Parts: sequence; structure tokens; C-alpha cells
Amino acid sequence: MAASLPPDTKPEVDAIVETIIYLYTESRRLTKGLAAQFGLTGPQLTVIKLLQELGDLSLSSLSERIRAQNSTVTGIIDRMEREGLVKRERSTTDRRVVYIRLSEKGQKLAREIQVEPMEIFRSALTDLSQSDLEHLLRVLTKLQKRVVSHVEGRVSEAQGAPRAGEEEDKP
Amino acid sequence: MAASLPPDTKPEVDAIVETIIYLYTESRRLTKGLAAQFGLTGPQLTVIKLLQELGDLSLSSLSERIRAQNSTVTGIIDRMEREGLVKRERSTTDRRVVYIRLSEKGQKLAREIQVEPMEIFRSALTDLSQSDLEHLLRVLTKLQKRVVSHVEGRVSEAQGAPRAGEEEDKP
DNA sequence: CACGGATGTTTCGTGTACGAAATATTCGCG
DNA sequence: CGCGAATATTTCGTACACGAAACATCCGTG
Repeated sequence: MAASLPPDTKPEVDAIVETIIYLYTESRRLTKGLAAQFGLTGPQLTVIKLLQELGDLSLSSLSERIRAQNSTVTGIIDRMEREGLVKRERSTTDRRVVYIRLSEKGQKLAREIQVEPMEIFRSALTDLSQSDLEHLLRVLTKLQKRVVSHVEGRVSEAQGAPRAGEEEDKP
Repeated sequence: MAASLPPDTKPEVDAIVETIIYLYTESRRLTKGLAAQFGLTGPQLTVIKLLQELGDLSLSSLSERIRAQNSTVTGIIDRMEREGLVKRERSTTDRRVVYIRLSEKGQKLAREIQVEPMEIFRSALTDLSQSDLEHLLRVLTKLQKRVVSHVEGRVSEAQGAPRAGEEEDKP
């Protein structure tokens, strides 16, 4: 594990983590409830709106978009195909690739549904002032950069090299 | 319904939602990897550290703490009990209640593990300046308030934000 | 004391979610 | 041309995660 940092944990950190978890899980739960009104699950709603917006997508680009593994998306598409919401179409140029396409029923449903995934979170955000929004995005982006560098710097898990260049920042 | 999206969508909103999703899911994934080094899953790591910190907990207070349903926690505890990490102890005063207690093995493991759940996210946060932390928490708390009021079914004196969807739930 | 409702936990069915291995196909390079 | 590496998808096994229903126990009121 990364060199354990001194336990001078600031009180805000716990609260922030708690709040992020709350916002994420609760928004997800509410989205799920909304999706259920159309006979869909949360991920299915996400897929339908994504395909409506972007058109046909290969399974792997779809999974990249929704940040899930291919194997997970295979299952989601299986069930959606079973419900007649999407169709699988083998690419003619590269027969390894499968494109996912909304069926008529899927397109109809997509038009009926006016909400985006994580809608509650989005609508809460739009109520913030512009400066709050900008500041929030700026700080979150900083955080993301640090996490990204952590992810990419951790490719080799060869224990015993605690010099993981922890300070990265650019002008 | 030609216009699928309301025009009031600010560009920052999408980016913020994306980033929050990234931070949450990626931190979760990394925590999972850390837990795996001890032969645990992510939720199991959370439970062990929680029990170490707070002592025995009933199943329902445990599920409240980790924001999961009782039925979910039942499964987690089942598997942890199977691994000999925790024990179930029926309360003597109220025999409906089950207390979850760390076994010797569980306590030993808890002491070995130095990381908190969502550790990567936490450590990225502690690197922020104090003013960034405070501002972040302030804005997130605002957001949480709005989501909470949504959850509780009342948009009390909001700034005239129209509701996107109608859900019915008990008061 | 009894009974009906409230509370705590488990069971059940379905749907994610992941990683590793299997399968299918394409491509690079000699 | 051919073969092994690379890429795309599926299969498999396990672990969440949720809601509804079943089950167990407690409690208040008559």
C-alpha cells in the first residue's frame, strides 16, 4: 500500500467524502426509481439515452462511455435485447465488432423519457451560481488529476518502491 | 419533442457530473484492489474498519452506516462469517436483534490494514488547500440539501426550480 | 392475557459489476 | 503465405445491491 500518510486528517475530508458518497448513491437511487416508471433499470436508461444521443455504438465504446467492463455491458445488452429495446448488429468491416442499435421500441421510449441519468444531481447543480459551478469544477478537476496519476503510476505493483512521485502539478 | 434537452444546461454541469462519477467509481475500484491484497472485498474492508472503530453493531445499524439495505448486508455478513472474520451474536434483551462482532482473525486483520475505504480519494483531498477544502464542502453541502429535500418529497421554498419528474412515495 | 401492528432479520428473484478465461477475428511481420 | 500478437466480445464464477415477501419477536392496548 502507498506509504500511509500521517493521521492529521482534516475534519473537512471526512465530511466531503461522506457527502460525495451521499450525492452519488442517492442520485443513482432516484434515477433508478425514475427509470422504473418506464420499465427500465438505471443502466438501461443510461444506455438508451446514450444511443439516442450518439447513434449506434460498438459494445466496447459503449462500455467505455458508461465506465463499465465489457462483460458487464454484455449482460445489460442481453437483457435489453431480450426486451426488444436494442439489436445487435455485427460490423461488416470488422466482424469482431458488434454495434448496438436502438430498436423502434427503444427509440420510442427514448423520446418519451425526458430525464437524463443522474437528473436530480444535475438539476441541483444548475441551481448553483456560476462562480460556485466554476470553482467546483476547478477543484474537482484538480482531484481527478491526482487520482488519474495515481491510477497510471500504479501499473507495476512491484512493492518496495515508495517513491511514487506523489507531487504532480503543472502551471 | 424535437428539442430533447432543455437549453438551460450549463456546460460545467456535465463536466462536474462526469468528474464526480469518475472520482467515485475510480476510488471504489482502487479500494477494491487494496482490499484484495488482504483477501477482502471492498464492502468487507468497510465493515471491518467500521467494526474496529465502533465496536459491535446490530445488522441494521451497520447497514445504515454503510448506506445499504439490510438484505444486502445480510449477504455480506454471511460471507464474512463463512470466512471466519465476524460472528453473529443474538441480543439477549431483544432476540430479534443480531450483533455483528469481529472475530480474533477479523481484529487481527483490522489492525494490519492501515487504509480507510476510499483512501485514494481522501489522500487527494488532503493535498488541497484549506480554502479549497472549505469551499468544496460548502458547495457540496448546498447540493446535498437540495437532493435531500427532493428525496423527502418536498421542494421547500426553492428558487422556483421546476421539477423534472413526478415520483410518488410515502410522506 | 391475547392479538394486531411494529420492528429486526432473512430469503428470494433479478440485475448489475468485476476479472479471468474462452472464443472469434484481424493484423503485423517475417 | 502463415503464424503469433493484438483486439472485440462472450462466458463463467463470485459478490454486491435492491425490493418484496416471509419469518421471528416485541410491544401497546383492550
